[in-house]
Amino acid sequence: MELSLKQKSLIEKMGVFHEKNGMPPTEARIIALLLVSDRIELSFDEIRDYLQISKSAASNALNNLMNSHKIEYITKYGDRKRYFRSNLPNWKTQASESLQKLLSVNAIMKEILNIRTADTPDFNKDLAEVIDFIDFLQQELLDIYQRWKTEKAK
Amino acid sequence: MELSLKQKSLIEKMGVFHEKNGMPPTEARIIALLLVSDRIELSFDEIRDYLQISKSAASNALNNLMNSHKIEYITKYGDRKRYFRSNLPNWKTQASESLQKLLSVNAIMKEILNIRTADTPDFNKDLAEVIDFIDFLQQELLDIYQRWKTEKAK
DNA sequence: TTTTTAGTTCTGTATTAACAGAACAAAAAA
DNA sequence: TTTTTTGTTCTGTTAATACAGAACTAAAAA
Repeated sequence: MELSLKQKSLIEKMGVFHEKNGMPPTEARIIALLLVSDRIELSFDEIRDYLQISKSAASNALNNLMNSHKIEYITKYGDRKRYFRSNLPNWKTQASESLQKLLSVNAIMKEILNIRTADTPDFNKDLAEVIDFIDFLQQELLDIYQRWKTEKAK
Repeated sequence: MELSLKQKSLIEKMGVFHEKNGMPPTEARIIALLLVSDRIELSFDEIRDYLQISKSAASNALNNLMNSHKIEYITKYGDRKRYFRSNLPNWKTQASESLQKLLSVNAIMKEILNIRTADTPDFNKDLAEVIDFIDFLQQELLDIYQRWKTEKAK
């Protein structure tokens, strides 16, 4: 398979976006490749070929991406290779991991609020507000998902 | 002002959390300090004192934090110093910046979906679903904010 | 006018990250 | 049993980060 110019440019676009948000270049481009490619399951060497990277770079990047659940791999009967693919179809898992992070910060912020001086009522109120909104958001996000599914069913 | 043990440990806790999520150590601890401190507005040198960092480290970290709108500074009449404080009270702005990022990825994903081969209908459907959910979420988040305010008013 | 204040910018350094390339390992194939 | 495949791990290099410390700057104060 050959990548079209359009595909290549979209790999750059999404790759650069993720790089700017702190993802290592190689990982960013693998993520993008697996979204753009006509074949959604690519072997180790195919990925190496497309992105022109070394075995170690591929190995490390792929393992990191699997640890953060952004990709996964499948195997095929009678074929030793791993075929890597985007874990986007499992986006709900990733979303809930992000939410979990948010809740962790919120837990720390609650601890902070608890020991804050009473001399800064306005600030404390703002802090309490953020905390409350995040708690509220957590509740709502579950509902939103349900509402979305209902909406879609129409 | 002296920081209590509890305050120091919460600075570490929140600091480490942010470090692990990719924020530079000094920036992470400044963020935490400005949430924990009894005085919510701290001067350049006070921050240096608390965190035992050099002028250059303080200057760069503070400017980075201001660029990403995580902190801001105020001045006081008849006082040349800047007093830095958390921009948490402005959390709505920061939240909408995060949302904006999400929408940017979504825009790229739409482009990707548009040029994808028709040979992977299941994958394309999953991709379309994520895109649709994010669009839906955007709409809903505005409503959520309103609902939260109403809820609070009770 | 000189000095102090409140930072910024420059220079250098130590640490970390992101790779390439070669050596290595385990399982399957020949 | 030897060879090939499919990666992993180790070693080394380059580049980027995260600082410290010193020099510098603009404005205010003395």
